[in-house]
Amino acid sequence: MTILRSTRLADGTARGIPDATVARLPVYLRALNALAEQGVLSCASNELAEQAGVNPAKLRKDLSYLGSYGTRGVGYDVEYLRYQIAREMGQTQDWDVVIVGVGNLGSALSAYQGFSTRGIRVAALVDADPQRVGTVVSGIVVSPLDTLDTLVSERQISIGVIATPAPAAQEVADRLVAAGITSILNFAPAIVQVPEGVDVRKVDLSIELQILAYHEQRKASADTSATSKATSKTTSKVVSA
Amino acid sequence: MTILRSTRLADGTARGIPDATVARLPVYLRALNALAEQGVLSCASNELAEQAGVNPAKLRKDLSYLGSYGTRGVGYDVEYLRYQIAREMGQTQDWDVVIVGVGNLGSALSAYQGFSTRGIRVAALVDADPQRVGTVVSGIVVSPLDTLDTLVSERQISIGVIATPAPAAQEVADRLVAAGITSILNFAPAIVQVPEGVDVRKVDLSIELQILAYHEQRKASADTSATSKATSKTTSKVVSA
DNA sequence: AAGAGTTTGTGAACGTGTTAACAAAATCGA
DNA sequence: TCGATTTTGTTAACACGTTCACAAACTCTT
Repeated sequence: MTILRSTRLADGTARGIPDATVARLPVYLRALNALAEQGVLSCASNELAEQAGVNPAKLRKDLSYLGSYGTRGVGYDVEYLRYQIAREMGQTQDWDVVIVGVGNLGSALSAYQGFSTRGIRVAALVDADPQRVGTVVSGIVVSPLDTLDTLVSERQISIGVIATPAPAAQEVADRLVAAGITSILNFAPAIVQVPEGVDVRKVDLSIELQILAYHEQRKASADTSATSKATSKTTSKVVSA
Repeated sequence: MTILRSTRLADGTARGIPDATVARLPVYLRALNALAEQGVLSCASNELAEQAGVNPAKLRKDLSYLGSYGTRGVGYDVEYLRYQIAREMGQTQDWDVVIVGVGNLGSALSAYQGFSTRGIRVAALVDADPQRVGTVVSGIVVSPLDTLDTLVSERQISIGVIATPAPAAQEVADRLVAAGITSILNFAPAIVQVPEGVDVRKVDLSIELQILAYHEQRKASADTSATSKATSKTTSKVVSA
């Protein structure tokens, strides 16, 4: 095999892993951790795929973008594969995040237990409200919004989380970018504009529920137009997020 | 035009609106609300698309699945389009949700201001912890997990939100399904298995941050392998969630 | 009434993501 | 060693999503 695939460069470094695959790798990682905790040493793509809730072929294709880490006729070594995915995802190091906005959501996020085991560390909390500045939330002192620049550069923070009300989101995003942040997770129900080279992911709680409501409505109208008894026979699929 | 498109049935009812479109309609709705508040009566696809952060062609195609609600050479009537999308999304009625798990995240969700204006109403809170049962969170008395059946049927609740730790997620999902719920929003970091006909959407906070960390890592390694000064010239795109 | 200027709605090309199917590569028993 | 069995890695077909580009349909000016 001398022909280079488009996902690999000449140096063998994996490149251009599809976005859809990148979004699933953490799911596989979590499934592998669960298996490792159960003492499972090796597993086939079928088992792992079921744990992760995906099609086995999809799982194998996803893994093939990273390299050939399985053994034909055998399966995958749980620990080895776990390490390889973790390395690809950058989890061999810890990533420090700053949470901007320490309201209900910001507080919940800073208390979230799941981060530490996934290479995520809440390194700083920031709020614009003087009443909140100085208070301790989840063991971290809340800093004023003005100190964002200093915090980011001093503590090598690379990811910012916006957990403010919608009207403040754009200004916070601007400040994060000005401070040198190039990855933002936005929980505020607003679209933020950022310069080229900055990644923004958006999580919108209302929208998730609105999407479910839409499907619920469709199911309801399908039930009434068909036999109203056949509630469990509707064939709508599970919608992944 | 007598030929039926695949997205329309003989009765003219819109069907099979693409998932990607459904996920964006609430965004358009929010953009339209923002415009309406500014007193804008009419707008072109260009303006609305910019507000919503999407390509204008995509916006027009999305809207075309609902019908022809614009006027060529003019644009869209803000109020009229707002109503049409709201109707399609089922927002002419309120949707009642039950939140299971009143920890940090569950409390934050129940206090979330954005739901009420989007046709979402938190109708009940449920927790397995006897210490939490009976307490009042955001004005709602927390009920015991056992009463789920009664709550759901009495209050016509159609959507369930799982905000429990991961180990409890599957059992909660089973109980929600047993109570007749067919739409679930899962915040627990676990894959839940549900029967055919039940929709599950998953929001995973760690995974969102892990995806950002991956892109951050790629940006960092691209910078070191290229000129280390050219930080702002990287051409990575904004990653939508 | 006609022409210039807008802006929608959509066909068609393109790109990305999913999945079935199978050859290649491993194990295992005889 | 050989054949049977298992399971990966990958190809190729398909489905889905995006975007360009343009005719159709509207307004406005003259």
